[in-house]
Amino acid sequence: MNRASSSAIRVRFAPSPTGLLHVGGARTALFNWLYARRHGGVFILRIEDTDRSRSTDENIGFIIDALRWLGLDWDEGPPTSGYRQTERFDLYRDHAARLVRAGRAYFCDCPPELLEQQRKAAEASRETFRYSGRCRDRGLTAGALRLRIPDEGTTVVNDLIHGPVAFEHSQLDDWILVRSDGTPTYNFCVVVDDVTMGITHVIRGNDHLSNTPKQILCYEALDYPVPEFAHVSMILGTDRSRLSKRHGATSVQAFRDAGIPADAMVNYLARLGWSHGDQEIFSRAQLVELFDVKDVASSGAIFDQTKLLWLSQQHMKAMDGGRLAELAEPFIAKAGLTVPRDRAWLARVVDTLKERTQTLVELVEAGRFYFERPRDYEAKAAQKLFTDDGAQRLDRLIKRLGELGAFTPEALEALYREQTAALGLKLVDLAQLTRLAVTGKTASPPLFEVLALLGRDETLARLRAARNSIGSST
RNA sequence: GGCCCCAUCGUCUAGAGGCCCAGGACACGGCCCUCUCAAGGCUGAAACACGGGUUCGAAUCCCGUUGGGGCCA
Repeated sequence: MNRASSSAIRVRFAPSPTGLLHVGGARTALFNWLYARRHGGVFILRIEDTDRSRSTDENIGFIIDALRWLGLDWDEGPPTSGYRQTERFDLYRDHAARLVRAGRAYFCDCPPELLEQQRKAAEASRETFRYSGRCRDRGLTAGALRLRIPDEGTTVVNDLIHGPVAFEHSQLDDWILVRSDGTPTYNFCVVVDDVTMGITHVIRGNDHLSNTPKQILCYEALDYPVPEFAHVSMILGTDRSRLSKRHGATSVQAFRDAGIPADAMVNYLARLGWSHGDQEIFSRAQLVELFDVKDVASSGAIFDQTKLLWLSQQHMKAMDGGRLAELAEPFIAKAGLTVPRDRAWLARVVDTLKERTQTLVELVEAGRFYFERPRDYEAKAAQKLFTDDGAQRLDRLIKRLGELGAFTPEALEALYREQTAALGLKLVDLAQLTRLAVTGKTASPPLFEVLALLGRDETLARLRAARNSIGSST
């Protein structure tokens, strides 16, 4: 093995497909992906589907969809076979046999009741429950398979984020590798999978830190090199408990459907725990360039939707109109509106909306009037603006706008300022009247840009409709 | 219960002994800009969990306490 290949970094994301992809999982996946991309390594997707009852193909599909949407592409993994635990039982069996042959594992037939009794006794005497070792030297050939753990000594996890973490062997017990029914346990599968896939860096949730010494001992019993470990803190809910469904939207899909751009989601997830000085906004390329697990914080972080929304807006604001229009299209359709054929026009439309909305869903809603005429007018404003005076002003505007040369924002503004002066009004008076007539609302993107984008015919049609809704007074 | 992890503004964080009577960002208040709403600019309030050490000097190192989280079932 040459130097280059022996130093090639291989990382993996190994979700259990029990539902939609959780943001915590997504962040773990992101950190692995970033680490691989940063160092020119390999990112592997592995499906931990040993829990057959909950691991459905549909759930695997959800995970894959979410990772694709986030743009976290994997170099190895599904649909190629061999990356699902259910396809790897032979490997687990072989490794178990190896451990038995080497005398590093032994069978145990202690009945559950006995174990339970011992556990209670340990708890009562305020001690760590540790398997008694009753079957260690009985030479059994069937039952649950346990790993023989040294009675004395310490195993140190040299965590890339936490530093060295020591575990006394006296606190560890001869854990079960394979249950008496022949199914391998989670911790055993992980070890076998990681060694056989040549994983060099295990970047995973903090909840696995306690299992790590057991796993290290298993690597050693198998005579395999131990990978590097980095345990990322958990994402917490507002009550500081582990983020779960009861805290509201937690799946990646939920945020995608809410109209958060993928790049914003990635930026937020990366910044949750990881930082680079005072910088808040990162492009994907910058993250790849700057990310390092060593800079990941060791404390837990609360998921803050408000900040995610802000980042979402920042990303939309910085996006090119054409690109944003592409992202907005499915949301336009989902809102029951027709996606305009003129892409260039749509790009200009979203440009007027992007700095006043936080999600693509909001963007479409705020820009609804671009795609369809207002169905009604904000009642309070209509009462104030759609008066006899208002009707006269609308008549005047309709006439002037019909005579206007170029229907551009500049020309429109000039005309409005001129009319404002002629009538002894303020610009806001005519602007709000027109805005209400054209959009049905009192808030919208800059009026003259709106009118120019709508065009003369549409603008006049809407002004006339508003004028007619007031009734005749002149 | 045992073991392990964690602890800076409400939140995300900067801070790797003097640059910190603690910086940035979100959120919140005020002002400015302004055709509305935003965006933006300026600005205000807001934190080193507590107690002991070590040191000339600690947010930063050590010990303990408290609080939170996780793993083991």
